[in-house]
Amino acid sequence: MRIPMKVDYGVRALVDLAGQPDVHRPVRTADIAGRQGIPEPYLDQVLTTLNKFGLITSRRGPQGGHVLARAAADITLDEVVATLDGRNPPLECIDDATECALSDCCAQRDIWRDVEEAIHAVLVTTTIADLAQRQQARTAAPLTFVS
Amino acid sequence: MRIPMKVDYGVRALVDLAGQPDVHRPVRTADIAGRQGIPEPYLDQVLTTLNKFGLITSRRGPQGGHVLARAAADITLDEVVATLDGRNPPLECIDDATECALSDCCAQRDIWRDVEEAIHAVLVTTTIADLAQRQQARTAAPLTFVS
DNA sequence: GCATTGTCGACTGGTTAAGTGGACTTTACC
DNA sequence: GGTAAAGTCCACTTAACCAGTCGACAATGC
Repeated sequence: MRIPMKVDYGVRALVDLAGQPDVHRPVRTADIAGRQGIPEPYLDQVLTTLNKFGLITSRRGPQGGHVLARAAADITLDEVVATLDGRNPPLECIDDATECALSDCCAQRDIWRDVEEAIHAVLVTTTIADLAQRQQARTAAPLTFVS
Repeated sequence: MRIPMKVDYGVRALVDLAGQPDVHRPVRTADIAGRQGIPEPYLDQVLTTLNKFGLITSRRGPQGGHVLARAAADITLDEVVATLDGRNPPLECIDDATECALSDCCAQRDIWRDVEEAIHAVLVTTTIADLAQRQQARTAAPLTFVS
């Protein structure tokens, strides 16, 4: 039951974009990668898919980079997961009953479906804006620095 | 966010054992595999780990096979997952904060932890006995057979 | 002692996480 | 306007892990 790296990286990148002082100025892949500690060429791929599915808009060339395509409050984690992880059910048989001949009398199926819904419930109620806000509160507040 | 096959197979096998008329008579790997539609050599490995971690007891030789080591009502799904999937957190940083330098000011971490707990909540409240009971109710009740 | 059954380890194929290199676009500068 | 640099985009390779297979070995019962 692991969360794919793609998803983690994608969320981090979106939160990074949402946290920018000027939300309309494009941010370069390299900057996000540096700040978030993500391998740059891999983040490249992730951002490309996010662009393809309309979560961000990307511009090439100098002054290019990535920008949130919608308000951060409109992007749920669930959507990000669906985009990057391709709407994978936890088990084949959950979406496709023909996958398993025993499906119709299979008690496990209910449970795995419950699990899926429990996950879904958390993800649907969390937006990129939520995360960005929390993030900001955290970096700003405690000031436990000892330079 | 997939459930590993090992886990699905393990649960199916345990439910199969719990559903036996005589719970003390050992059941052969091949029988479980046949009934549950699991590739036998693979199920073999799964049962071996279940034995090693004390969820079942196995006996070799003729009349050998596998038996639940404890009452089915005492075995939670959570335990099965932990045994077969090795207590994998959804993301490294959740158990091990040193894994990610940004952990202490990382908002995502909370969310992934929430997800983990949501899963946990479902799994802890479900036992093998629950599943076996449901299973029995299902196969017995509707009788939609047309021989 | 021999058949039966679980145990263990090595091996294969597919998928995921990354890294590499090059093509393509846009901007800035001359 | 042409050209070089700054960026993203895309296809290919590598390494690790998971699902599944196979064959040799060990224990048990008759």
